Amino acid sequence: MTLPRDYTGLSCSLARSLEIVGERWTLLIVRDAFYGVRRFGDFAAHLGVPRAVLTDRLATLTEADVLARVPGAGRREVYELTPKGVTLWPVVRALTCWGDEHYAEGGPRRVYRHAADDAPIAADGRCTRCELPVEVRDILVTPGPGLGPGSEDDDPVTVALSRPHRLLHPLRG
Amino acid sequence: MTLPRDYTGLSCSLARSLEIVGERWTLLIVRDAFYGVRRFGDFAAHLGVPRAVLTDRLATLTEADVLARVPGAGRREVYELTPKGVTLWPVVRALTCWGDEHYAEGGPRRVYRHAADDAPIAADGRCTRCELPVEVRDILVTPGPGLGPGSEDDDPVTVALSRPHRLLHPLRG
DNA sequence: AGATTTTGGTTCACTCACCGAACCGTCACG
DNA sequence: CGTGACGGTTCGGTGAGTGAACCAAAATCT
Repeated sequence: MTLPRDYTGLSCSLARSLEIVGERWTLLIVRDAFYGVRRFGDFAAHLGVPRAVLTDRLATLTEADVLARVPGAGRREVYELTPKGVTLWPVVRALTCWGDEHYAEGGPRRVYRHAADDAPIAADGRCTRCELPVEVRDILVTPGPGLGPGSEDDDPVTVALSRPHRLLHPLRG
Repeated sequence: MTLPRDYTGLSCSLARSLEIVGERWTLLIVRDAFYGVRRFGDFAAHLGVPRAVLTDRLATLTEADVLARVPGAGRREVYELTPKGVTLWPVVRALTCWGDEHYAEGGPRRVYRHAADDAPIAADGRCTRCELPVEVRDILVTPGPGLGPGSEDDDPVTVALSRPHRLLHPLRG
């Protein structure tokens, strides 16, 4: 995507952001990384993204210092969010909230809670009970009312996310 | 963009949002709408987007009830954000902030201020002085330190935005 | 250790979206 | 009544996304 490589506002921050996370599939990949997905196959299975595209996106994100390839358990390399990548959470959060607000018929599919007191987190990122902004690592993803019953042939990621799970914590070794 | 029309998580809110605002150019168009751009030619000139693509995006956004075609001054039709479209502000804001944070060398190009007290607005959308969340209509776009000097051949939109301007307020009749 | 399966990609042909330039009818204005 | 601005549409060329097949290295099993 050569989007704004020649865009007039070279210094336009929105365009700069979109150069990196504005391509097809990219933000879904980043969201999965927040959910704890770290392996190539898990991204592919959970998102249904063509493997060639996934290869390209992971390379772009790694290049941009949003993800990093690090040795995982069993000496296999895995992809992990960098500190810079973690600062993308408000973006993922804002888009998800907008979708929930306007397109979630039976309520949101996932509800985010403050791990410390289990209270849901508001759209602005503050805990509804203690009213403090919640750190990304202290956010719990929990199944919401809009999440249907899991079926037998769900991929491992979907299965793992049917139970509460802490953001950024690896879904599997 | 057929992104997640067949996406497994039909009810995934992030994917639903990206179906609408995830296409190339779309969010830049929406941002310009917040800035008060309302005419076809102004979007085209300011963004440099191919006119055929612009036609397609405006139709998609209108279809999705993010923009609306309304009669403007001089009985010419113009595009305006709907209430649903206005709720996209946190998305635009989050992406812009991320870009500012990581790619704005000389500081942000635009600074958002609370019209009531002229104090800058923090990343979470609250005024740094009164600490209250600021309504979109009460946000002032002002030139920031990263904004270079305007040149003669700037398009009307760029020129108009070189002075403080209230969000959603039409840039021209 | 050797065989087998899983994993993390690559390759390839195909289609479709994007690009940029030219073109065109309508509306506003002198 | 002519002229230019405006809001699109049309069209050929190109690059990106798609899905299936293929492949080598790593992990697992016997």
